[in-house]
Amino acid sequence: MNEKLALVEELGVHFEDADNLTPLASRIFVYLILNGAEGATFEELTEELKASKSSISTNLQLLQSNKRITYYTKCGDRKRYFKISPSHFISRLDEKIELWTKELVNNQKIYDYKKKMLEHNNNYDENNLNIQFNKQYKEFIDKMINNLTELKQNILTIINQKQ
Amino acid sequence: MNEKLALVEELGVHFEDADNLTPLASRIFVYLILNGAEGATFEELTEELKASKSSISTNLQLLQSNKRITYYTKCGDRKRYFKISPSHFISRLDEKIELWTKELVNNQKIYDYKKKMLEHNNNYDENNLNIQFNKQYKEFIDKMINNLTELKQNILTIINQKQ
DNA sequence: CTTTTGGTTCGGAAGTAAACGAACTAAATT
DNA sequence: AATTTAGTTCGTTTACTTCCGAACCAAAAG
Repeated sequence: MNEKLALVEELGVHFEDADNLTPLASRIFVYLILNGAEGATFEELTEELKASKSSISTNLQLLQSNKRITYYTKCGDRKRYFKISPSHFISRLDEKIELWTKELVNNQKIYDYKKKMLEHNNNYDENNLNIQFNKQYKEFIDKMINNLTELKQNILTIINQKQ
Repeated sequence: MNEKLALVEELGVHFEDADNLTPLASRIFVYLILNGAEGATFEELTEELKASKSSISTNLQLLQSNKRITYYTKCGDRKRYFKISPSHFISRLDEKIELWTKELVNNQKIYDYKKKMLEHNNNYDENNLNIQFNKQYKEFIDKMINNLTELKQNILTIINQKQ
């Protein structure tokens, strides 16, 4: 049982960084990943993660607005059972796609600006090192976005098969 | 000339987020990207970005330790001319490769933990939805890391060709 | 209709990060 | 030798984030 909490701390640090979650949100997220389909109650989270009700509440809402978690209820039981959302992967992927799309747009803006400046100084050259970089990089970003989109499709297919 | 500062603000926000730079480091970075091979002096940065000498100094050091920028000097001129490092792309890619590698390792840890728990409850099933996800995701991460590595090689080739 | 349960909300405290100012250094200039 | 230039260092201030406690609410139970 303590192996779980050790993993929560260890993986928690990673998701804080990779997904920009608050420390507590990240720990809740990992805890719920490890807990599986059963999920965990509000109470369990306050006890296991040793955090206040208010912090747990705030961070559960944050994770819900992120589409990373949901909850279900049991008949005749007032508690909510929070668990990882089946589509949490999709949400993470969407966020990454969005980030790479921004990168693409910004790369273009940089390219446009530099081209304009070079032309202005009659220095524009199609074989310029910078311009070659830019083209390579654009291709690469496209590839990354395609991979992300493809994975998203694969996962959506798996989800639909099973439902 | 004000188009440049507008771009610095706009793109600055993106790199803050995408590369985890401080606001000022991000703005310096974008400013130097737009300034091209000529670079910019310490003084120019304090004036254009309206920041104190100490903040500029600290953030220039940060960007240098990141391998994102370097400087050159002109004969008979005491100033340093800071500019984007030719390998700044490589450094960014290395950081991203590292992040995905962590993701791979952590994905494996989650898989191991869940498998152990399922086996413990005699619930392990090779066709389990979770396990299928995990395999898909591993393949995907491998692909992302390969793309990143491939791009890195392409860029290294371009750099070497030109030198 | 009072109490308990399962949360939410809000104001503030504590901790962290970013930027600053002032004092400093080392080299170059006068 | 004294001053200016080009930066660095360090202690402080400011801003922002995270978390908490206490008061609160709505539904269920006694």
